[in-house]
Amino acid sequence: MRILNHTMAGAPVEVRVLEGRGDSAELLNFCTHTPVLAMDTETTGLDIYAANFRIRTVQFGHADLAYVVPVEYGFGDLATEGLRRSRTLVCHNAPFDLLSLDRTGLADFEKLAPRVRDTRLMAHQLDSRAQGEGGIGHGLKDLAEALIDDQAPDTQTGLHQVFRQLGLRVSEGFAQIDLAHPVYLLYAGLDVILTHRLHTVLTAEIQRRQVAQLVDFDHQVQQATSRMQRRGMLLDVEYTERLVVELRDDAEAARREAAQWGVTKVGSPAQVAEALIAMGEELAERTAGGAWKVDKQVLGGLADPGRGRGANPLAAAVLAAKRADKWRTSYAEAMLANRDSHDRIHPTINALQARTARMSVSNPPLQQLPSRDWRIRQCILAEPGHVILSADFASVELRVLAALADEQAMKSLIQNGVDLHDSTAAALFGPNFTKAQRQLAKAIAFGKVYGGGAAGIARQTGVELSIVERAVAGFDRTYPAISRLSHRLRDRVRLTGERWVTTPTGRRIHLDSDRLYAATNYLIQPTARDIAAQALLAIEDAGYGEFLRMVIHDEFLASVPAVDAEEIGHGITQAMSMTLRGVPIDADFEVGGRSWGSLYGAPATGHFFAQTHKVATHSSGSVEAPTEPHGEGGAAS
DNA sequence: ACGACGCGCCAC
DNA sequence: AAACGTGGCGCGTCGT
Repeated sequence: MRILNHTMAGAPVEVRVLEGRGDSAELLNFCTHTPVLAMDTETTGLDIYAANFRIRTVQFGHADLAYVVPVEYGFGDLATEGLRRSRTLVCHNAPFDLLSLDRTGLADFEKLAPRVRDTRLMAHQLDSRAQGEGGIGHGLKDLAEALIDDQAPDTQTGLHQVFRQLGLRVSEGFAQIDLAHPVYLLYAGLDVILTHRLHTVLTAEIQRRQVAQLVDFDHQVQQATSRMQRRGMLLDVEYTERLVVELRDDAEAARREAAQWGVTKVGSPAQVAEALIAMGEELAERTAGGAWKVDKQVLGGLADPGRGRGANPLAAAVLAAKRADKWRTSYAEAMLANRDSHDRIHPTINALQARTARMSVSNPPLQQLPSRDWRIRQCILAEPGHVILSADFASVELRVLAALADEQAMKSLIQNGVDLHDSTAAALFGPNFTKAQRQLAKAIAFGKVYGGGAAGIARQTGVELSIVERAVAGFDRTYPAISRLSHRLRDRVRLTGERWVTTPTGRRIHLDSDRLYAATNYLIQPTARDIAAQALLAIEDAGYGEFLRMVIHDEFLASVPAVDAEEIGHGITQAMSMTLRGVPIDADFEVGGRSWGSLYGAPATGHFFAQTHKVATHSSGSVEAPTEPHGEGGAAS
C-alpha cells in the first residue's frame, strides 16, 4: 500500500493506493464496514460512450481516509467487489460515475443506483444558484471550498499545473498522466474525502429544513434520466452526413455572397455593420457594449423590409450563412461526433440543473434543436420497427399559474376545457376579436409567466405600447388573482426579509433583490418541472420507461413499436395526467414515422404521409408533493 | 495556444 | 412605475 499524506481543514488525512493483491483484504474490509462510503472514479474523459473510454481508478473513502484502486493496473475486480460490499454510497454527480461503471462492466447501474446519495443533488436543494448568480455553485471544488476547507481547490489547481508542465491540455491530462503520479493520486483520493465530508454537512442541513422527501424524489428522477441517457437514441448517420454537406454548401454559397461586400467573417458583427453602413443602410440600435447591433432581428428587417424599400442581399446572406453554420456545427456535426459504435447518441441529461430545477441536456443539446424546420430532427430515428412518439403537457405553465394563484376565472376555463387565449381575447376585445388580438392575449399570458410587463410584451410582439398597456390592464381585471400572487410574493420578501420563494414541492428558489418580479416565474417553472419529473416516474411505474428517449421540459420523446403506438401513447399520457389544486394537468400525444423530423413536417419514409394523431386525455392523480403516489386517484392535501 | 467573456441564436 | 424566466453552445475578441 502506497501512503500519501495531506491535511484537510487543519487535520491530517491519508490516501492509500493499492499496490498489490496483498492489499485487497484491507480495502474490502474498509468497503464492508464503512457505513457511508464515498466513491468516485477517474476516467480518460467525459465521453462515457466513446470507443476508447476507460476508467483509470476507482476511489473509496470516508472523512479522513481514502483508498485509490488503480483499475488500469488490473484491479478492476477489487473495485467491483468493494462496490458490491458497500452499503450507502455517496458520489458527487452520481450519473457520471454510475454510468461509467455500468458502461465498463465494473458494476450494474441498477444494483448501485438505489444505494447512492448524490451530494450534487443535495447541494442544489440547499441553494440552486450557480456561481455568478450569488450562489456557491454545484461543483465539488466550489462546495468544498465554501463548506469544508478553503484550500480544497488547491490540489485541482496543482494537477492542472502538472498537466501543463507535461505539455498537456486539461482534457488530455486526465487520460494521459502517469497513473503513478503522486499529484494525480492525491487528487483522486482527496475527492472522496471531500465528498464524504460534504455529505455530512449537507445531510444535517437537509434534516434541519425537513426536505428529505424532496431529495429522495430528486434521486429517483435522476435515476430515471440516467437510464434514458444509457439507452441513448439512434442516429441516421447517412442522412446526417448528407445534411452536413448540404449545410456546408449552403453556408459557403452565402459566404461568397457576403464576400462581395467585403464581409470575410459573417460572425463578426463589427465587420457586418461596417459593410452595411458602406452600402448606405442606416443602423439604429446599439448593443449594451455600444457597438452597432446587427442581430437576427435587425438583419431580418433589412433582408425582408416592408414595401417601398429594396431587400438588402448582404443581410440575407449573413443570416443564411450563420444559420447554416450553427445548424451544422452545433447540431449535425455534434451528433456525428457524439455517436457510439452502434450509431447511438447518449446526450448528457442533467436532471437538476437550472436555478428553477429545470433539466438540461448537452452533448449534443437535444432540448434546443430547430423546430420550425424538420431537417435537424430528421437525424434522430426510432428503433427498427418502431415509430417516434411525442407526449407533451397542454400549456402546463399557464395551468400551474392558474392553480398557484388560485385564479378562479382561469381555473374554471381550464376545468371546462375552454381555449384560454380565445376566452382572454374575447374578454379584452369582445367576441369578434381578430387573430392578432388573440396572439396579444397569448403573449400577455406568457408575459405573466415570465414576470414581464407591458413594455417587454410590446417589444416581443411589435404591438404599440399603448395598446399593450390597455390590454394588460384588461388582463389584470379579468384575472385579478394573478397580480395578487406577484404582489403577495414581493410583500412577503419585504415583511419577512426572506429572499426566496418556496414551491408546493418544498423547493426553495432564491430571489435577486433587484429582480423581485421573477418571483412568480420562480414559483411556476420549478412546479412545472416537478410535474414533469413526477410524470417521468409515473411513466416508468406504468411500465413504459423502456420506450423513453428524451425529456424536453414538458415533452417526452419515445421510440415505440409501430403496432402498439396508440396504446402506449394513451398509457404514457394517462401516467402524465394529474391534478394541481383542482386544475387538471393534461397531456396529448402524437405518433410520427421513423424519424423525429416526421413530427415537424418531414416527408415520411415508408409512408406517403406522416401519421400524426392528437389525443387529449383526462386527468387523474395529483401533484401536491413529489412523494405522493403518482398516477393514482388520491386526493391532495 | 488556451481560456474567459460578450454576443447571438437555438429550444421550452 | 417598471420589471421577460431557464438553459447549451459557437464565434469573435481580448487577455494571459
